[in-house]
Amino acid sequence: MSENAKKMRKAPTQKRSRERVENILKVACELIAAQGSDAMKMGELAQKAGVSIGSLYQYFPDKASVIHALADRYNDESRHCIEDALADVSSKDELVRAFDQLIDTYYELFLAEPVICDIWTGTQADKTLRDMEMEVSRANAAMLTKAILRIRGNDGDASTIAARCLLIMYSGEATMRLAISVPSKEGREIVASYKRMVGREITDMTRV
Amino acid sequence: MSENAKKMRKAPTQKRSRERVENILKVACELIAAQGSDAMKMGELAQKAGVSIGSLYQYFPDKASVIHALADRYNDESRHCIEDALADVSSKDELVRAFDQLIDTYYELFLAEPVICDIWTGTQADKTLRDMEMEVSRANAAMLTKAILRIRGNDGDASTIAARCLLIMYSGEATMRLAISVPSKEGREIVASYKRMVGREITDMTRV
DNA sequence: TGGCAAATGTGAGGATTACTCACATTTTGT
DNA sequence: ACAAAATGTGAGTAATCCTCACATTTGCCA
Repeated sequence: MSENAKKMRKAPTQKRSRERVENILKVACELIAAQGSDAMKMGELAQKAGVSIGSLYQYFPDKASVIHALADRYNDESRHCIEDALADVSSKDELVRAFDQLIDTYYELFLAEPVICDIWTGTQADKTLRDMEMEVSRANAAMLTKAILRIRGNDGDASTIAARCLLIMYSGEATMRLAISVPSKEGREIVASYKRMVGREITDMTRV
Repeated sequence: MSENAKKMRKAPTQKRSRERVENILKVACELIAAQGSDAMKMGELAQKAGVSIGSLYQYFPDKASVIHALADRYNDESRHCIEDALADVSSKDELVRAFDQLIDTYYELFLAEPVICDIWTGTQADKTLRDMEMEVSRANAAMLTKAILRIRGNDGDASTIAARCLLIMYSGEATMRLAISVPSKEGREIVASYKRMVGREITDMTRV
């Protein structure tokens, strides 16, 4: 997951350079939080991180890869979050409750982290990032599919359930984007509405 | 809707210039369909449209405005589509059926028009376009809200229903994006799943 | 019809910014 | 201590959006 080959131009072997990479990402985070990833200039990032532009490009082949690296971290984080939440649910009610909890956590996370918002809201939307969002949705959907099939005792059309779970996860991302970009009162209504809709869908899918 | 002040640098008064604008948009459409809006270069657009770069910028203040103008057309089209579909539904069943029909139409439209896909999939995603998508979702949600309140005899919490309708519309856009970027078999499952979820939500909202 | 002002057209060039590369410096292994 | 490998540097390149000073065309009126 981390230290992805395409993401890094050269794997830094020395300690100092690894610290530099960390620092670059930290500063990138601050810059994106302050002004959005589109407004983040590579020159500025290098300067604020106390690194020459050449060094920056030694670690990151292009601007997208910096954002990609940040997104990767949040993805890993959220994946583990979901994994933990769905790992050992064994009934419909447990699953619905776990999912509700998950949505709340996600919502808080998005509200608290302007960087995630910016990245996923797409200020700097390139194909790489969209593919990434799709991957994340698929991975999350796979976990949900597994949980549902487990509850159903592995009975049912797996591909149909997978498609329905993919929609749940992908539209979940959209719901978060929507909820954080409207007044918080409306945002909470939207999140609640999403939870109801998904709750019914899960109920429907777990019924044999 | 058209001839928006921010969109056009100068309102073309002469016939020739209006034809030129039409032609520019036609060529822009072709270029975006062929290679994506990100890869569409303003110089290329000018040349292929048989227009100097200066003229191009006389009509469109920047590149985003060209894409904006195209998006505007499709938005108007889809708005009318929804308006017509929801105009005189007067029962829950009628509404659900009308909505189902609408989704199918939308899905076909997206499948048939690579330009819409590209624009809404966000190859060239800028804030303007996102704001626009939000506006469209809000407008569509308002129509759905109106239909539901009509069916309920104007009884119920309008703001809650509005939020739920907004989620339906906004996640509908996401569903379309998802459905067109996966194999068509899976895409149809996803569309069907969305219809079921929305159907249940509408049923729930129309119940007094 | 001739002539002038307003509208429209033009493309070389300015400005920004992601990214490269030839060379300098630091670290590592022996 | 020395060479080789790793890492650092920033002036310069390339791509592309957009401007502006000037040229051409159109509409209008005597």
